Amino acid sequence: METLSRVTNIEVAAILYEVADLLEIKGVRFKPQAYRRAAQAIETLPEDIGDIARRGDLDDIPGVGKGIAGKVREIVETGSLGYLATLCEELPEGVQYLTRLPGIGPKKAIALSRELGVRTVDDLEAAALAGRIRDLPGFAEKTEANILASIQASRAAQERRLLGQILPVARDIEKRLRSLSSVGQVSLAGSIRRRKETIGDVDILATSPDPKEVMEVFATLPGVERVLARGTTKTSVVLATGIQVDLRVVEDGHFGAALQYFTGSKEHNIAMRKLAIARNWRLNEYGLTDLASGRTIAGEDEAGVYRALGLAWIEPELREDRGEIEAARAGTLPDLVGYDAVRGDLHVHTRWSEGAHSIEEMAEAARALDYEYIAICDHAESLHIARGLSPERLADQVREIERINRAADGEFTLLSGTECNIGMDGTVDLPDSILADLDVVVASVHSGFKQTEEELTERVITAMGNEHVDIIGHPTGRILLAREPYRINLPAVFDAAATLGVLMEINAFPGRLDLSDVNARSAREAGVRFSLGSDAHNRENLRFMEFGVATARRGWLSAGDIANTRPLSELRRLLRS
DNA sequence: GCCGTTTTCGGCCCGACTGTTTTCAGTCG
Repeated sequence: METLSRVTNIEVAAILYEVADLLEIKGVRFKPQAYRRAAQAIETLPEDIGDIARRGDLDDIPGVGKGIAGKVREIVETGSLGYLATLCEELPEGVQYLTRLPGIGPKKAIALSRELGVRTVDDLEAAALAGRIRDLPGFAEKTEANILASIQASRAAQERRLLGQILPVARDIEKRLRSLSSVGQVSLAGSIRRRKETIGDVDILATSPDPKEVMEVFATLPGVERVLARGTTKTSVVLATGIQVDLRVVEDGHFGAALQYFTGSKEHNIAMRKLAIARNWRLNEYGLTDLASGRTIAGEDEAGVYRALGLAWIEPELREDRGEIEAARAGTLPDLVGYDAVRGDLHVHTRWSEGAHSIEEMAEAARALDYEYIAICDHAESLHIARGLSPERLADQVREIERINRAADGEFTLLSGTECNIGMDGTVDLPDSILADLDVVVASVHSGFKQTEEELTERVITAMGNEHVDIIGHPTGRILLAREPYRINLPAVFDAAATLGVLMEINAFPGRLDLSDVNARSAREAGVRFSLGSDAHNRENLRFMEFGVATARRGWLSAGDIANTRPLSELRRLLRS
């Protein structure tokens, strides 16, 4: 048994990221990128970094060589890193906090700390309000005003927001731009096009023969509160909601290269440019150019850029430099599950427990989405806060579902189900006799998050041992931007799920997306099959399924990996007794 | 500090916008 508290992969990565930031502030070249690359590899690793360190296999991790391996060992053994402390001492105090403000980079931060003794954002605000910044060399009134605005904006805005909150806003702006006669092509770009689970700001790309007019319309859209920068190719605004939106306008002939460039990720683009450099070409937002002849090789459409570099077109959701470029070269990219491939929703609540709508209302909304089936999975009794159903009321609900199915035309089916609670000992809160009569049993952890990793792992595996349990709901319990996942040995859970034929849920609720993209990918590699569930609490929530599909795609999943892309008869074969 | 379809040494992505400059540095994505 572990006696020392274990350092998680995320914590190791956080220390390496901080080293990278400090080295960058110091002006050290190339090392920051090396530390970031290693940090990224470690934070997305399915296996525990401590186990790898004890095995002595750290330098098998891509981006980890001798130097960083030694530092990771130190972090795993002691929980901290002497090198990081040394770096902190070498730099003027507080610079790493100042550089987090937009507009403040290393040079300005060091000057502010050295010359004015500014250590914190509050210090900086006081210095700006006192008019002390404008007298520093390289600074003037405008910079001082911008610093104050930047401090206010950073206090007002949350750092990141949920994909589910931002995507509708972004689509609305996209639609308004599309309606302009002077606009040709329009696309969302950046992390929102890649469907990352959280979004920092919105990137939109458009083509137009008259960029000035487009920028004018964009800068004065309803909801725009502040214009951060305004040029003919790039304009940045902040909406009243605190969301930053960047619009880029390019010529039609550059649209593909620009879309590739602005979609990112940064790491993906760096890898792409390296491929170009190896051929003595240059890749930028205007196209792929032969440096020797100056000839443009590609740029009009995105697929052409990939093709010219010897790659199959890569779906935006995969562009994270997690092996997609190698797979595109080898022709082994996965056939990703489509957004229209889902035939039904396997996690739906109704008014019987904490939902807002009746079973029939949910069924009607599901039919409008062209679903063939949905599983009604209200909570069971022990979840008092969610008005969970007693065995008797659940039996009533099952009869109600049967009645509705009989009255329907057979083209749509309601599946009876439950989202039962996994207790502290791994038992679920409904008797086997009841579970046996249900079509779909989702079992989820809703409490006891503070158990040790061993206890939680054992608890979930015990629940899977119940032959009636079909699906483990939101398997890590995380709430995006709010609650960390509970500590659980996912490789052990995945192995058990693969062996027992239990499906792992990708919960599509925007604040959950659980399993995450990275976890789904390692589960798939362990042989796990998946269930997508919206966890809808009202009929509008059924549309959240889109975000679950996005997460599955980011996790490299195909339709074949997901049970509810199957017709009902095939789905039934994937469910247990 | 890492890494190899030019390689175990010599490279490491690229351009726009702002502000303070008067030819460019700093910052960002």
